[in-house]
Amino acid sequence: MAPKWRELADKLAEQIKSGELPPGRQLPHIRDLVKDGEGSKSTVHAAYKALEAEGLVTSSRGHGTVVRSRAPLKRLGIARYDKAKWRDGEEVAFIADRVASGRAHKRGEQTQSVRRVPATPIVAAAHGLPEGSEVYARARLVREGDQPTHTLTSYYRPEHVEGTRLVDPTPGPAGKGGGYRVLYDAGYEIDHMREELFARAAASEEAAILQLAPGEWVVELHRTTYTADGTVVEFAIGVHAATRFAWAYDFKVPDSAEGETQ
Amino acid sequence: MAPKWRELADKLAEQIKSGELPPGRQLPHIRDLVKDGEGSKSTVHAAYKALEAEGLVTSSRGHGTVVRSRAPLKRLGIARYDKAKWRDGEEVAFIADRVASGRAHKRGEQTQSVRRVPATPIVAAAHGLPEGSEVYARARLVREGDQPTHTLTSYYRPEHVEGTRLVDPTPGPAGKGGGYRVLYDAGYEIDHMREELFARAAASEEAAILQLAPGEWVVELHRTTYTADGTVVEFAIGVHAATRFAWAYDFKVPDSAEGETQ
DNA sequence: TAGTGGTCTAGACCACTTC
DNA sequence: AAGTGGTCTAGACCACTAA
Repeated sequence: MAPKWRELADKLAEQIKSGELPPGRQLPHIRDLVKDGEGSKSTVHAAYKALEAEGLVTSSRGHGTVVRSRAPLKRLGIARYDKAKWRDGEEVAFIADRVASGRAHKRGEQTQSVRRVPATPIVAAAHGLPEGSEVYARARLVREGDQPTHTLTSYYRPEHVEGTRLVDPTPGPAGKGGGYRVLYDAGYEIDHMREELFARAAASEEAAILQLAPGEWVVELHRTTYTADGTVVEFAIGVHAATRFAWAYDFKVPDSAEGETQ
Repeated sequence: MAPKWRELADKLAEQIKSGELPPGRQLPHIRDLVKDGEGSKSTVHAAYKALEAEGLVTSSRGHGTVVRSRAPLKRLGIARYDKAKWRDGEEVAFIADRVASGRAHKRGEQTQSVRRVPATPIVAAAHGLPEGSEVYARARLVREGDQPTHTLTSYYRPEHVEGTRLVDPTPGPAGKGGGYRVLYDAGYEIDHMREELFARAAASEEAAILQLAPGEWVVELHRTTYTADGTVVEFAIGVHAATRFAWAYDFKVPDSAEGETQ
């Protein structure tokens, strides 16, 4: 027998998923459910807390608890890295949500800071550097409107970016064409990439930055970008609000019996 | 000011992440922390519950609360689909964790059921069928030892699999070579795939099946498999315990200005 | 001021494990 | 029987929002 708070949460969750409680609708007030015999205030509150952690509702003091509007997932495919976008055009390829949403980039939707820092073990391994070597870290917080969606921190080897716009700590994208354009102009044309991703609970500091409810998770993305000769020119770590993104990859079925497939 | 339970949880989380509280170590008993002035029993319990939802500890009645051993993430790359594995060898390609772990498949680590069901909207769309058409659903629960790691349900068009071993509801993988081998023998050689993935909170039924702590999340994977002429021969939905997997993809940077890149 | 959700307490009781 | 975590209650108090 599931606990009382879990049963209440499941009942409400089902009403939300079935559309009986549509996005924007207020849930019953906690004290009303107490009157209705759903349990004590703590019990009802536990159910509401669970729903919030599942991303189904948002609660706020003074207001109430409302069904969260399910913003459609942004679908991130590799088309967002299309060379034509950053090499020829005006657009900024590395803002993941731009391509997905089809919206033009607006100034102020991204803030960045550039620092020279010692490489953490993961960063050092990605770049093939000894741990503690200095690298440039370019950190951005990307928003969709007033809603932060993800953070993205790129790590560069100093010899690749020293003297370029990438190291200039001006807010906003790194000028026309973005970071890959800067690398291209410096003689490093990107050729292939590796993305690795996994989900984990948000640290409480991240929850604050990304405005996540307590208990929401994030997807961490590790992107390694190579030139044609295999040099790593960028290693980036993204932390994405898990409820707002989906990733898509297309590939050929490999066949190790016929030499190189991919 | 963060609430008391959050501060306690953060303090313990830091001790866990720093290694001061190594995996396997018992956390202080709730009633001891109450004596130590960390708050009431409910407050301390709230902190423990948060740690459990973050995947850091496991609690059990009668025993206590123990730091969870961080089983290394299984890294799933596209090499797990290598044709050589299922076409020529004895191995079973579609068991995601087999390749990743390097362990041989053992009977009983997978249970399956095959049913003929009406296609849900997502399944119908993937196969290009009208909603409600009948398809075969082959559902498996995959375990790593005694620990369930993910569920995987494949949907096939009846005309592709009718009369093959795939429709034979015998427990275990679909005979030597697995499902792709069966399709291959039936004249459908798989050629390319699309994987789409996103994270979401586990439904409470899934939490029970996968033995997840309340509040843990899952990663849902949608895999569409095509033959060379673009026919969809399999659409599969996987539900993975989020803490146990990472996905990796390698790809060329696309360039729409030079014709087909991928 | 009144109403909302959020925190915290003290204590009772339950489910489960070990001795 | 003793000890563990888990649930539930009744109530006090806090933080925040609205009229």
